[in-house]
Amino acid sequence: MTVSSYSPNTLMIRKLDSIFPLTDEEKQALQELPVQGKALKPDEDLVRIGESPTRCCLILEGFMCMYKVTSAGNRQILALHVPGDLPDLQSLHLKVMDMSIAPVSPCKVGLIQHEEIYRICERYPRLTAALWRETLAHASIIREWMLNNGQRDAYTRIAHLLCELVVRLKAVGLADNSPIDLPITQTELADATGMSPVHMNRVLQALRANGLIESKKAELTVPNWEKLREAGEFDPLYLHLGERRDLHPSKSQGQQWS
Amino acid sequence: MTVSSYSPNTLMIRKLDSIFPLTDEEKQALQELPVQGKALKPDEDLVRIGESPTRCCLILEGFMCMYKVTSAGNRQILALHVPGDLPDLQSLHLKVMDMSIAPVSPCKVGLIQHEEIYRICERYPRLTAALWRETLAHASIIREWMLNNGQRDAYTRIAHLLCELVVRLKAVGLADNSPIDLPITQTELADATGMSPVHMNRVLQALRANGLIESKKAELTVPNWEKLREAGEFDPLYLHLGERRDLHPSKSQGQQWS
DNA sequence: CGAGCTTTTGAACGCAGTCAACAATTGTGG
DNA sequence: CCACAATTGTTGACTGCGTTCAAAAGCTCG
Repeated sequence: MTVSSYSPNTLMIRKLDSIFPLTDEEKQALQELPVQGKALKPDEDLVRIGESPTRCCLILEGFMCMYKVTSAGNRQILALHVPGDLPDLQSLHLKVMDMSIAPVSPCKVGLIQHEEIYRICERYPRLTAALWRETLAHASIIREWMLNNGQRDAYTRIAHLLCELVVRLKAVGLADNSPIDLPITQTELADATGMSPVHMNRVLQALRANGLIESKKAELTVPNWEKLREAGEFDPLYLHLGERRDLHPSKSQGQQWS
Repeated sequence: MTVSSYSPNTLMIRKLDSIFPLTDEEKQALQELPVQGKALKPDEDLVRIGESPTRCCLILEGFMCMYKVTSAGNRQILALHVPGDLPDLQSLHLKVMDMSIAPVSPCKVGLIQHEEIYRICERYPRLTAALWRETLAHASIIREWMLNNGQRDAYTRIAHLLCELVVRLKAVGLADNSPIDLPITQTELADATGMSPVHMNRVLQALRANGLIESKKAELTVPNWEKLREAGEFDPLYLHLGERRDLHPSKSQGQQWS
């Protein structure tokens, strides 16, 4: 099944390489990984809480989300995932899913058997570190969300979330031209920020009225990045995008990573 | 410096072994890891956001917390750590800290150089998996907190948090006798659940009035676990305490982990 | 063109925050 | 060991941010 203009592997390699520079040999090994393409309809969960998947998922196109639901039926979106992300990478070591993963827009994903990942990590230990780091960076994002949702008022909170999405999309080359494709409903944004859809709508209007964003349908324009950044108190440190390392630092002790 | 009745290493080994059964050889290697004991005064941060530590910390005694602060000065506690936890394990692969870590009570910790961990993981790859899994399990806890703080009302939220603490302390043998030692102030609980100290106080009183908890000073008693569990909608799945695995599953493909 | 989302608007309510003062407890130094 | 300082816990009154409910208006797509 052809699923994207890029091979699934190419996208994954580019992503890992950007986090954690790979050798040609490692790239070659990744290129040969069997990856099964799959298209996801909205409302079709990729994995559900309680399940024990035997493969991981790489997002090729579209947005996905991690979520949990209370017994009262309230949904909290715990993370948004963009193309290049590996949303259920944790299933490698946490055998039962503690949350569900679903598309927020029509998606195309690549599925990779756990065994294949174990195998390649065994041969190339740096890949283990790269993948581990990937899960850590996502944990960092969730922590920032917790600060955001717990301590900032609605206006700041939404501005912050939009800043994050823009930066993360830029990092994978999906926010280069001005109207950014952002296929997320207001209800989903509300579930991600822990507020009601009604209030989300009103605050978005306020952001528009103040000229911080322009938005129609699934598109977002940021006329003045600096103003939005300020409104959202946004500092991209927690995204860990700037950090590179040369693997096992035992070989270059004490080095600073700025 | 003698810091605990147990050797730091023994505690760490017991912890890792409980997550991920170790071989005698691995235990021996861990036993020989150089661990530097240190006592932490309250208000003395272990690491601060922006820093790049060269060692990790194992909690031997006392509670610690991860936190972040908004520019307005509001603190969100992102995680509570109990003895046996490795709160800054992520610094192994994320070179700049995206949050701070501080004691919530007088603490004793063991410090381990990153290089030592790299070295031992290189020789015993199963340890890599064990530590990775440890970071993943903590990420799962933070996700549950996000659901808790974002979607549950104050009463349920606090009940949930107390349930979690009791279960986690039981898991490391620190909640066996009835009055559980819980050296956390109401202000800290408030910062963890994203509410005001005043409201935290009132909800705790409600929990006491309903007979779900008894508490004085730094001690907590749960007269009726089932009632507290129900009030907090608590399901320990997300703690991933029951799961065991036999390392690289490539050797036993398709096995189910119940 | 109509069914079903998604977005928008209005009005009323309520949970939790804020402010301020006081009580209880803990810690500290004389 | 006691007196004083500092922190933590408690109470009351008022406020307000965000929720809820309900209905209408716009879109999207079969």
